[in-house]
Amino acid sequence: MTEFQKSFDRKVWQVVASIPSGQVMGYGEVARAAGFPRYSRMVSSAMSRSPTALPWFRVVRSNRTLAFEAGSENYREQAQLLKQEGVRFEGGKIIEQPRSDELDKILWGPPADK
DNA sequence: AACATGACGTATT
DNA sequence: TAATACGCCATGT
Repeated sequence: MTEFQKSFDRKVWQVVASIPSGQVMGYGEVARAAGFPRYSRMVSSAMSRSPTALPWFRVVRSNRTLAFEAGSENYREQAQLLKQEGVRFEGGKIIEQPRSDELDKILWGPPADK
């Protein structure tokens, strides 16, 4: 483990842990919220190292599909966990649902304007 | 140093 | 809408 990974993972996990139940974030969104824009691929690495207690299943692709191979064991587990908290699917894609204000804050931070 | 890899994202066809 | 091409960037070899 490099020092970079340790600090990066820490920030990323912190963001993921704050995603409200029933809501999802994209890898790129998590990266940006953690202060590392363009690090979507690094987020996936951090997820593979994430502690099981983390709601890792709330992180999905930007196109609202799951990142695992369709039909794989991991895919089914993630889909089940999400459905379990009310996330709806249609043809392998998560049905768009309104983002909570809470999630918006995670993404953009407290409103700096106005 | 060079190349492959990955739970990705965006632009272009 | 779907498939491809590129861009991205730390890591492992």
